[in-house]
Amino acid sequence: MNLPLQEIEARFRRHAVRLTRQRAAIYAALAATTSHPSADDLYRIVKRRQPMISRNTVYYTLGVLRTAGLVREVNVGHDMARYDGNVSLHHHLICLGCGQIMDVMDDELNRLQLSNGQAKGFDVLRHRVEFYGYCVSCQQARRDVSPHRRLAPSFIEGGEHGKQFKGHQES
Amino acid sequence: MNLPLQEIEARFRRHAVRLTRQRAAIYAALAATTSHPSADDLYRIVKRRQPMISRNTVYYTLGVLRTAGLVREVNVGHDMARYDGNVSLHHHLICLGCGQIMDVMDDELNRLQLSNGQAKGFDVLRHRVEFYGYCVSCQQARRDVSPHRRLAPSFIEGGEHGKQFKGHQES
DNA sequence: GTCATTGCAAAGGATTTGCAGTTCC
DNA sequence: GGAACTGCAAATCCTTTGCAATGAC
Repeated sequence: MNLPLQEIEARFRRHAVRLTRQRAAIYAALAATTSHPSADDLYRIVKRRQPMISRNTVYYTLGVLRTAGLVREVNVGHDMARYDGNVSLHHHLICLGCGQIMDVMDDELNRLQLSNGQAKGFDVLRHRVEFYGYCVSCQQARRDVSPHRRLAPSFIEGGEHGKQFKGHQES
Repeated sequence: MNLPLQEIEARFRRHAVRLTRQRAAIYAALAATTSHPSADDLYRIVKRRQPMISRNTVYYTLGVLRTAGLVREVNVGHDMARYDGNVSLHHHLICLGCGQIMDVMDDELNRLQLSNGQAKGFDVLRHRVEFYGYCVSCQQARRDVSPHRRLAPSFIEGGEHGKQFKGHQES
């Protein structure tokens, strides 16, 4: 999964992004995972190899990469932004318990369209589909904790007051 | 569009939400609009009639209403949360220029499903579909400003560094 | 050499928390 | 009467900004 530096270099050049050690590391870290890390996750990952790097650089770089089209932002709730090195057209499946985000590749979803009547004159450029539910281990955890409550909380529409998975707590 | 207090009272009772003047006002304001206001928008709206109300009460109340299932949170980017008094199943169409959010009612979208293979063992509870594009007046504004650049920026995936429509600026 | 990028520190904005006083059921 | 709610202020968290030093092309 580790992207060779050459490839990173090539992509940066292709997208007119200036190459620095920090940028390469940030992009490599993102490309090496499918876990959709937050800016701060990336900061911590890169910091292991480059202790001098600042958070600011990570944020700034993510902005640059996003603008260049090398990186996508994924949003879960209005929580902190999470990033995706996979810029091909795809959708997401999100765990309401632990916040993990899985990729969903599906041509049918990619082809969804709004009828003219629904589009209200908008020039629609793209869409995204997100599925929400509980992953296998969070299903288990919920059974263990509350065998009878089936609240189906949500950080999207409904749910408990607080934010979800600031860590891994569940409602 | 103005919900009679009686109806608010009935809904609160049905959802076991304690009734106060502030809550009724917040919920009424949300029910009276399709503009998906932010917590702060609601604070300002309610403040006109109840100058003593605090922001905290608005946030707290929105949490209570959301938990009770009387209100939904809508998220655009990872910007501030926006709220929707329409809790029936529906989707959204969002303007990348000005941030307005339109409701999309569409049974076909409501019925979307993930195949078992794609669901990865998740217990999928719901999904949402969001369409992104430019509304009529933002299309016009873009033509006026930059007749040749067709950047198609995005606060979702790609786009300029800054946030969008903190006001109405465009990239 | 020049302009973009980096790192630091400080600011900013949205949301939450602590707590004392008040209100609803 | 007691738990839940309200308002105020302060705190927290994520992100951005200002600025001087550094580094890429």
